Amino acid sequence: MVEKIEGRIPTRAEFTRERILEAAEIVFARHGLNGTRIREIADTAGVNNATLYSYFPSKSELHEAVLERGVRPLIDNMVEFSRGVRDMKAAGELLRAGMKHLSERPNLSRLIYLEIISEGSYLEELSSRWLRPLLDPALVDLKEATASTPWEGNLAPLVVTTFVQLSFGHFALAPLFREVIDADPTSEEWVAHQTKFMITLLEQMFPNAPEQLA
Amino acid sequence: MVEKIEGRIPTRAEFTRERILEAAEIVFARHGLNGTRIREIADTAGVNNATLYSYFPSKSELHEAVLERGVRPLIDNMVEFSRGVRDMKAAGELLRAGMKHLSERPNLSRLIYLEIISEGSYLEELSSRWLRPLLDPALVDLKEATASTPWEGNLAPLVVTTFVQLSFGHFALAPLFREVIDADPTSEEWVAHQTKFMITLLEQMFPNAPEQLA
Amino acid sequence: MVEKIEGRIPTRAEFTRERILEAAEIVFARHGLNGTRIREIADTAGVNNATLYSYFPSKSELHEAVLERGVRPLIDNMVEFSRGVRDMKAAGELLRAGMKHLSERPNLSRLIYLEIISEGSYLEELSSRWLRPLLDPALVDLKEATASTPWEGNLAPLVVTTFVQLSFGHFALAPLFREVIDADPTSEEWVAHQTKFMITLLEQMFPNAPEQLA
Amino acid sequence: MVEKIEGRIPTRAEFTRERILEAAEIVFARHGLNGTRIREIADTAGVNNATLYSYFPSKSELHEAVLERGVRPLIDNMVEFSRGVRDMKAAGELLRAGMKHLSERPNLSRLIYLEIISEGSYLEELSSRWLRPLLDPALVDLKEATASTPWEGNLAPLVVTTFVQLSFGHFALAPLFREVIDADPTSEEWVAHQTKFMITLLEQMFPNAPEQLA
DNA sequence: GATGAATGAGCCTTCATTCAT
DNA sequence: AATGAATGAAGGCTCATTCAT
Repeated sequence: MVEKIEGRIPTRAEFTRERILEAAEIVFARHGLNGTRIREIADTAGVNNATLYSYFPSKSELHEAVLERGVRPLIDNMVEFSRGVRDMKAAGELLRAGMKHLSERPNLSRLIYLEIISEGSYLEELSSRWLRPLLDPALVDLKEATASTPWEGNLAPLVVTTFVQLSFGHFALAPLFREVIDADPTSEEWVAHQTKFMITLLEQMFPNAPEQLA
Repeated sequence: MVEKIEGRIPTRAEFTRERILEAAEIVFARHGLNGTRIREIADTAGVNNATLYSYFPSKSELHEAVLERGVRPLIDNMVEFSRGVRDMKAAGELLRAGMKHLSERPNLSRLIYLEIISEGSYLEELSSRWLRPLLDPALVDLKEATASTPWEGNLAPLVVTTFVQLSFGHFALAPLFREVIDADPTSEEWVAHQTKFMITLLEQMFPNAPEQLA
Repeated sequence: MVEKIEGRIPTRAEFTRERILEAAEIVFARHGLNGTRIREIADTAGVNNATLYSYFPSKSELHEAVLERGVRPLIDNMVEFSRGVRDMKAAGELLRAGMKHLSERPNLSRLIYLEIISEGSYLEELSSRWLRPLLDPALVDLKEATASTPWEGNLAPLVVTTFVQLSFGHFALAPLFREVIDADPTSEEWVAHQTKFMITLLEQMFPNAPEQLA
Repeated sequence: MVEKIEGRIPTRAEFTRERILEAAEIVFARHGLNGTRIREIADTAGVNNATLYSYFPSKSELHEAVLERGVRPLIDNMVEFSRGVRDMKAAGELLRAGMKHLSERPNLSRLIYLEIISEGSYLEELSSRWLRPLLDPALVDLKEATASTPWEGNLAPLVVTTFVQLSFGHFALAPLFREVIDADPTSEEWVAHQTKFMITLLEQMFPNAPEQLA
């Protein structure tokens, strides 16, 4: 539905559905599930209030559809990563790919943060389908990688949370960080800076990792 | 919690007011300003819906009072730091003090994150009264401190955002991180881990800083 | 209660009760029974919201007390008139006395008008205890007095309603009439004008009445 | 009632809007702006509470719309009168036309009276758009017409207030006058009586007016 | 496929009223 | 006698949702 099927002109219905999802993402990202007014989504999408209900049965299901649409590519990345060779280089690539996806959907991070903070019903999905697939293999790797580093032992999983925050938080907290850097954190330039920052940090944290990133 | 004025028994009204603020902090932290139902705050505080309005003139003013109450000690910390000697040791102390305050008010981080994400009206206060006083002197220090390190130039301000995220985010994203570490991130033990993690990271990022932290 | 018992200093309670009635008259006159907020009466009287309830059991009973207090002297006038010699002179005196009382309680007319317009529960009292005692004998007189005048027949009772309106309406509609006469209709001067107007009108309507007014 | 636009079937929305206005007129006429409960209007109109708000943005704007709708034809009458030849005949016609309009909207007088008594926000409109256009030319005429009559001087403007009261008050005070005449004052018969009464009174007050009314 | 119109439920807020002090 | 504090019950208004067209 979201990803247009190549070589086929999307029907009017598909087009409308897409517009609604797009609008919903923007509005939900700002006001959360409870705080969002259906009316605002409809207005943003340029459709009638009622039209929305021929595409999604309720506000909360629309919300879930929005989350699903944004999160799935992330999950796919993770799964791919966890199945392949998990060296520093791959980790770097994962960060790069993640930042790229997030910068294309700047509202996704906010949506996810809101869902986490409000302990929404999608939180478990996030955990079980996205975080754990990333985490479970990573923890094994980390145990090894952090051996004889300052991060060994209990600090190891915090490495994961650190990078989760540095990537997602960069977008979610953009309204505040804008003040810090006096520029738009979601701009191409600053996304690049943040990506570089993260990779540099990764290198510095694991200076003896077998394979270095370019 | 209730900042009792030494030597004076709080009146019934003061007690009720405090209960309301306490309850409001919990509920706002989960649902944000718009998503919160006054009824839920009243129920949590164990008072009638209407009682609330003899203490605060409106939902949004209650929200602001909650934020103000939580943020002010943070601001005081920052101001103190920015006026004193700003070496690595002081930075470490600032982190420690901040983490301590946040762990005593575990909902504060969520409140602030929600305010940032939804670009609430308190955001500007946050920026002007809290972040800038921290930032403006810090940027000067950082320019110097990051010279000939990987963080020099544009990456320098990202050092600030990183530590903001690692402290506040640790609490705000606790519902998700609980899954990662299989324990409560806001527990005394894990707050200590995270604090240690941050300080270790600080040391590693600036290995040549004149004064090391213990 | 209202009329102080001569030679006795009113107790504090009597004084408070009086202040409440005074305030209630003002506020009810403006907003009517339903539109009036108890709070506004209490504030006007300078007492606590709750104090009011130690004097009157409910808003509507306070309202009735206010009406009763204002209307009773009018009723007494009427009864006296209807029992005495009912000539033109007496009618003139009745008008004068009525206007005098109304000018001393400028809110009374508004209270009564509101009660009539909203068909309040006191309306029947007004009719049975005040209007009918005036009307029933008057109609007999009028039948005689209007004989061979333009007012005979069905128009006769309208003579009564006319003078009711010219007296009460002068005060009740003062906010509008102020615009007409560019002065305060309830001022001593204009009350005198209106009284004179009514008596002149009465004379003109019944030029052959046996006894003329001075 | 519903001022149908000739040759066009009113849409459902127009029909509903009209029903709401009609109902609002009835309820506001009894309870005034503050005393009226939106719910009662909705019930009277046979629509849902919320429907009302898709037609009028607030209770007070609905109130104003009701007043405006009722008052405008009166204003038009006045303006026409004040621009034409203003002799006794025209004055009589004005009274007749006014009484006709008022008898078709029997609640209008009550609405206006309530607005005057409670010094509502529409009072100034009433004065500036309705009363003054009538009054300003009339006062000039009256100065002339009352010369060497009992009404000359200060009593002249009271002639205007008298006829205002005799027309509007007849309807506004109907609930009380019903008791006096033992019949419905707003019935066709009694409106005719009152009209005749007023015109007779006018003639009697100005017996030497150049042109007599039929 | 889209929308204008309608509505039940709920929200924020206020009100009349009560009670303990 | 008076009041600060509390509350159940509305009151005005909005919202998510439905339905007829």
